[in-house]
Amino acid sequence: MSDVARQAGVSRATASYVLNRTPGARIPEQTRAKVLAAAEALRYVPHVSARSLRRGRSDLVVGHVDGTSILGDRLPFFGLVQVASEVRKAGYTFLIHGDPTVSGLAAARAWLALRPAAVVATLDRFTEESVAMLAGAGTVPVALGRRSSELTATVVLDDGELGRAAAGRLADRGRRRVAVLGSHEDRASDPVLGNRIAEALATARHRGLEARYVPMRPEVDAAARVVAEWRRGWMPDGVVGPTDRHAGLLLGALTDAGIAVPGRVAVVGMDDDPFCDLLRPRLTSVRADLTGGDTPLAGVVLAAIEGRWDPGDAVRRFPAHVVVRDSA
Amino acid sequence: MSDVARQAGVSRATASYVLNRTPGARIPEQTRAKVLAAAEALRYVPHVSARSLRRGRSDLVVGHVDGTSILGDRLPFFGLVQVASEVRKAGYTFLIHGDPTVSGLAAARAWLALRPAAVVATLDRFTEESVAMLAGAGTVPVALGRRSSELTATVVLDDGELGRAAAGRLADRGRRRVAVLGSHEDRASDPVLGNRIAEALATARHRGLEARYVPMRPEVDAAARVVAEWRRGWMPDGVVGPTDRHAGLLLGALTDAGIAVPGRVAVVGMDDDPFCDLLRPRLTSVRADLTGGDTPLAGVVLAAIEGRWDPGDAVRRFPAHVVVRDSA
DNA sequence: CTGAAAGCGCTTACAG
DNA sequence: CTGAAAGCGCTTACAG
Repeated sequence: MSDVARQAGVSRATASYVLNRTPGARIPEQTRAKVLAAAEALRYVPHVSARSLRRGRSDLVVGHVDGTSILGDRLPFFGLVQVASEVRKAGYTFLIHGDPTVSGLAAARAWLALRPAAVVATLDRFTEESVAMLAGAGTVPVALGRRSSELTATVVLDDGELGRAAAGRLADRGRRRVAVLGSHEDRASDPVLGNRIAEALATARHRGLEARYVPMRPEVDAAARVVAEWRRGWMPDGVVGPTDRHAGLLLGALTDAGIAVPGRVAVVGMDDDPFCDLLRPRLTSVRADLTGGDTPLAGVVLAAIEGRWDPGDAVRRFPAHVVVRDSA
Repeated sequence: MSDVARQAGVSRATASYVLNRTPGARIPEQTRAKVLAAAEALRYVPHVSARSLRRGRSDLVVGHVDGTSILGDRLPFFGLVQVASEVRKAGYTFLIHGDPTVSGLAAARAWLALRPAAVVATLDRFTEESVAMLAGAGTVPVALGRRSSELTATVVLDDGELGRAAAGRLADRGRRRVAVLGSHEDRASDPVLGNRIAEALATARHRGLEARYVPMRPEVDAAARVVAEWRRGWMPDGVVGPTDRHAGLLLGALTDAGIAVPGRVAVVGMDDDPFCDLLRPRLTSVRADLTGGDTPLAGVVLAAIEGRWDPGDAVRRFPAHVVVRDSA
């Protein structure tokens, strides 16, 4: 910036005022032009470290997701992409810190070294201590979770609507006995898919269907075991998979067992993964509209970052719609 | 750090020496212990902006991938995850800048504002101008690409081995007429899948098979059109998909047309995507071992970052192996 | 309207 | 071995 000021024949202060469009500083148009020309000619790029060191706050927002959650569970990821774009539009620099090995206090230290204005991470990365440490240093902790938390401002991504839509589809198709799959023995203990499962069960029962929770880890053998079990006893005529992978695995196992889909058993997945079109029969799925809902997700996160957090706004529900294919 | 020094009863310089383990500074054990205790008690976190401002260089490495390339083409992404982990182990702070909208000069400006030690991005994000600008500011540009480039140090991720393994599998199974699919009309123009396709064709021909390139965009209707075309004329008995999606779409279209797989046509995909197990017949695929090869990928990137770039080391080939399922 | 100056939190040559 | 001091690139209250 010194170079720019020198070349423009003004002081560094003036250069700073022009380059930052500082409100209240009235610089003659001619001076402005000279500074801008010099900055352009010298390819001036401001040094964010110096700026934030001086200002005492940075415009950096750090998001934290790891590779697993990117590929495994798509909602937080897509949520984050959307948030990133909005946060950038609001003038922040958004960077992703993807180290999967840190959480809690260690994560807080790593984030704080950058002195960001805010950090957006999944709820499980925060602890009471780490939140206190961040807040003490002036960094706003914003969590993305499946349920609200006392810990810190948490934007709740409630995708239970997916479960409602999936179960509703089966009811519409006249199914009577619905199995809702889930990865854990105990359905309440699934922090990621819990909402989907709970709402699918509730909706099915509300519509007068028999509904059971069926544990099935999303692995090849597990699906075959579930189907074998069903052949010996209770057999559903509709299946809800809390992810397309659950549904797809089960679809394959039903096919292997010679059970007609959707004839004897209808199957619905969730997320509308691109592979749904590759399966035979093609997998019917439900898709969340992340841009929909009352207020866009990104707006809520931005509000939290800027201290305009309104707990009443914490829960984001996304409209879901059924993508009808062959399996239900 | 002033607080730490004060609490420990030493000067800021001494605190800095202890906290940084500055080589050549011999601090009595007792003093060291006092400083460390104070830092711990005060939860001291160094301020990276101040440090890099003073040092004139930062320990920040910025990686740049966008959401599309994360989900679409997995090699660069997994490559980057691996690189990130190694780069962190070497003491750098690795952050991902995921703005899909910038490349060239605009990207260079965005990166440079952070004054990183290096930036690792896909080759298409660099231009001659942007490379010069980065180099001028002391930031090392490192590219990840499918082919070498004069532009800057480029780590070439050559996954042609996948094509060789896939075509080899079909030859081993006694196939004579092989179709190699690809997204573009002109196979040479595919910057992402080009290596896979070229090597599959070359290997098939080398083994005495008839091999044709068949354009097919990875979309539902396209696969049906390709199969319809085949029924009217030249029909392969083996198909290589440059991604599992290509292969899976075609597999579905063959099934719809009542053509037995692998009886009449064998199908092999690439990447060993988790959905391969969901398809019926299950999709045989080939998988690249990213941790294998002569030197690990991350080592090459690290060398480039630290100016130990050796162009002779530029091309990383990954061993590939066939994951046999039902379709070939 | 513009410039000289202080200071953000560090590191490091230098003097004691 | 330890401390006082300069200075990295900025911003901004203050004086002219």
